[in-house]
Amino acid sequence: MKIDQSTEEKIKAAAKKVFMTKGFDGSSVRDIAKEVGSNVALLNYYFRSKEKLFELIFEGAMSDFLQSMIAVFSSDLSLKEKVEQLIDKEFSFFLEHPELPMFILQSLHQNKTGAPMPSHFLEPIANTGIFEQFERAKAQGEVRDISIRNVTLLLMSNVHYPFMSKKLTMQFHGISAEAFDEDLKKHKEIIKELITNYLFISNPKA
Amino acid sequence: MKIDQSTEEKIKAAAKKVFMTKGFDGSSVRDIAKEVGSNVALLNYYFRSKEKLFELIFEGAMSDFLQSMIAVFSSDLSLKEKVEQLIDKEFSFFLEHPELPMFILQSLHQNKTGAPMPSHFLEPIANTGIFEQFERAKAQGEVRDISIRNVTLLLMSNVHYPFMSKKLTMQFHGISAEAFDEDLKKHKEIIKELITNYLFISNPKA
DNA sequence: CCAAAATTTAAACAAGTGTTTAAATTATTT
DNA sequence: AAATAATTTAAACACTTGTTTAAATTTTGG
Repeated sequence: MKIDQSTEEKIKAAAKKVFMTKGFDGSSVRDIAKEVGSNVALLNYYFRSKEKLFELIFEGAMSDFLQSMIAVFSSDLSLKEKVEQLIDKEFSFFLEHPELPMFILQSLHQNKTGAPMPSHFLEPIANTGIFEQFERAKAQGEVRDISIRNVTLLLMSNVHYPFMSKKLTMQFHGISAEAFDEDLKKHKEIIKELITNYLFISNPKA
Repeated sequence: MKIDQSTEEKIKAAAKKVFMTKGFDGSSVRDIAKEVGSNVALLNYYFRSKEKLFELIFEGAMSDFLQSMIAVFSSDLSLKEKVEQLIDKEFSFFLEHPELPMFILQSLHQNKTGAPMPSHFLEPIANTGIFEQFERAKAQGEVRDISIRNVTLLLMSNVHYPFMSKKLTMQFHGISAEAFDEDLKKHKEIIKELITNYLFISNPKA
């Protein structure tokens, strides 16, 4: 008969919470079961193993991680507007999911993820036509001669890292979480100006 | 009598290797013992516990992590030259220790480290006078009105993140490790220009 | 309502965890 | 060389790990 969806979802939610904060190695199935308010056998009843459950959580996280890009890229804004919007959107997204960048990078770093990133993650991004839009803008001299890969690295560095470095930065400067969050806001504005100024060649006629 | 230093050092080297790649939770004392070519009791003979051993490795890593800054900051270069040198030095340092940023941030993130960063790490940096040099340059209008904390975040983002994101970036663009390393080099040049252009107000008279 | 199926539970499993013990070995000192 | 101290080892400790079993409970369909 029909499996009670709510239990499955409760386990996924608990697993997400535990895996996200403690990582794969730092999490035990009993941690997760306790979070659900149930016992360990139930996890293996719905999902076959800790690994399978993790893969599921990881895929969901990766999906969220990339999702916020797609909405921006598929709009019909100018490239400059897209870059600005991307930074804004990513910041508000990561403000709500601050542990995501660390979880993703850490899991990839330690090969806790099964296959390499499946194409169904990447194709939607390519399908927005953002890469073509970028090359066009470059050909027309609106954009500096820089590879899309370096633009990506530049954007990701400045958008992901701040959320990963909260503890380090707080300790480094001896500041509170609130002060750090203020710095975050400022950082967003800085990189918006910084990156657009660098990328986009200002038209003297305008 | 005198403890054989070489054994202690061998254990530390093995522990560093294992902890760095697998993290605290992902490493077992038997992993480390096997790497040494010995057994687990020896680890607790020299270091009292897995935790104590980890703290030692972590402190060493943090020290290395911050060390490269100090040399640059205590030179008597101009601020702009220091920023450029810092980026160069950090990049060549992390090219040799690419797992360091992830190890540090990950360990802090999951509170695998005992106390907050001890002042003996931070004071040497403050003692270089870099903060005063920065405030002076700002007062004299050489430098844009931006907090030192935001400058730090900007620099760290662009210097640390690339080394943490290797797997993600390779999968994201479907490129090889060699291609990524090329992107790294380019990134370094980009952020040197990007950051100095942004920070330092060009003098029209010069 | 009642049998069949789905869900949940408690208990056990073998393997792995960090740590400790005590014996064995090696090095040092007298 | 004998006695003492330092180092290394193998084995055991108690506990946690992920997974499985089988029984109990709840839900579902006829």
